[in-house]
Amino acid sequence: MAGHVGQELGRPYPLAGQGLHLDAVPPGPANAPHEGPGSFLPEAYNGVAPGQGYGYRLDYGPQGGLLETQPGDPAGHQALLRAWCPFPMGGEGWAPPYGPGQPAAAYEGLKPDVKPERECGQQGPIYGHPAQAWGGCFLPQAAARPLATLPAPPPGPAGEGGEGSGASSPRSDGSGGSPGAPAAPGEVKADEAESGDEETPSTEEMEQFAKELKHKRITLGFTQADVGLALGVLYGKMFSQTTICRFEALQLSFKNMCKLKPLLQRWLDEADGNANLQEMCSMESALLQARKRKRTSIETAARGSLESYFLRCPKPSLQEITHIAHDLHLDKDVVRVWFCNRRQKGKRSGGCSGRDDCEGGGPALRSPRPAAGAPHGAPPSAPPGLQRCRLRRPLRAPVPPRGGALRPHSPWAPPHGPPHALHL
DNA sequence: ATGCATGAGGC
DNA sequence: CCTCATGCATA
Repeated sequence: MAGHVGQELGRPYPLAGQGLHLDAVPPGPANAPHEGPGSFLPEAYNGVAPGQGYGYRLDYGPQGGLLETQPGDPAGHQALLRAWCPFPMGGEGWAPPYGPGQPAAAYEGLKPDVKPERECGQQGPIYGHPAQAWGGCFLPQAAARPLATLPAPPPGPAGEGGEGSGASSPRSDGSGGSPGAPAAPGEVKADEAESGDEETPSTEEMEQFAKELKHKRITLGFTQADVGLALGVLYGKMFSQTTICRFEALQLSFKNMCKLKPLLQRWLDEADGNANLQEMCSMESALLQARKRKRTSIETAARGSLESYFLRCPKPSLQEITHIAHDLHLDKDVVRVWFCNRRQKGKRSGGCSGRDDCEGGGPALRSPRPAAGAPHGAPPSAPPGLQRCRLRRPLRAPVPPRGGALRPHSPWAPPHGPPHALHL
């Protein structure tokens, strides 16, 4: 049961419950953008494909409420927009996503599943488009600052949030090619050329930071989702509640943690001392559920069996996977993905990190509980040909230093340290 | 908080 | 096909 995810605060969601309704504008060019700042809503955000009906549905994320609008309430439109854009639309830092000159065309091809990430200078949030479509909204001021050149945390209390550090936003629009030097999307090319505190932190430092982050976050009244959203607002790269959660719980790879730390660090700096930020982030996450993915649920028994299989062979061949799948009456892909995730999980919490044998040893993660859930139906009776599988891939060197491989001293997952003394 | 999934890179 | 970073969906 663990407290619901309302998370530590269970702050009320501003708009949810207010019975907001918004005049549904039939999707289509005719109703697309223009109309001036703050009075348009990309159909792509409806989460409803054109032709399938319309109405705006704004899910505040799994942990949030649900804002659903219906035809007949224009007022809701504005409210909804405010939720999305906490900045005074039309105000100073604001810039309409699309100029009056590019109306409907701008929406052409806008689909919830398009991922513009790689193309745009600044990261688009989860659903990509919103980021760009709402660029003027999500990235009004500070946001425009290129990550690589983010100056030290704004000194003053940022009375107006203006700090017109000017020299920001590189992309001069127009072309939209955004060539220049687009650091990879998530690539937070920390330009530590200044305070020099961006060096690879030690495991301890990371744990410390994660702890501090969580503490301050809670103290300041933010949910994990808020933080993820804030990163999007501030730096153009949004993260989900899941990721923030995992960061705090140190469940990400060390490398990943290192990548995220600078961003979170800055968030901490700004959130802690910038009332504006708090306000602008008081808006709850506005995640859209453009697509409704159905989640497979593997039965406890089957899971237990998979666990058993995993202990014997963490890396079954396709053939073996097929066998297991058949044996457990599961889809082959489901099994394959399960193993992938299982391996990934094992690595996270300091499981085996490359020792040639992590098989028998198990992922040193939570009690092996061999098929604890396996009542007595689909247990680990070694499936033929799976008695003992050998890794198809030659033993890996300690921790595959993928592409460039940093990993100064493989902090996370020490090959032989406390299995997972990393928590909280 | 965590299970299952997706997609980009890499071999 | 795998790993890795991430996220939706759900417990």
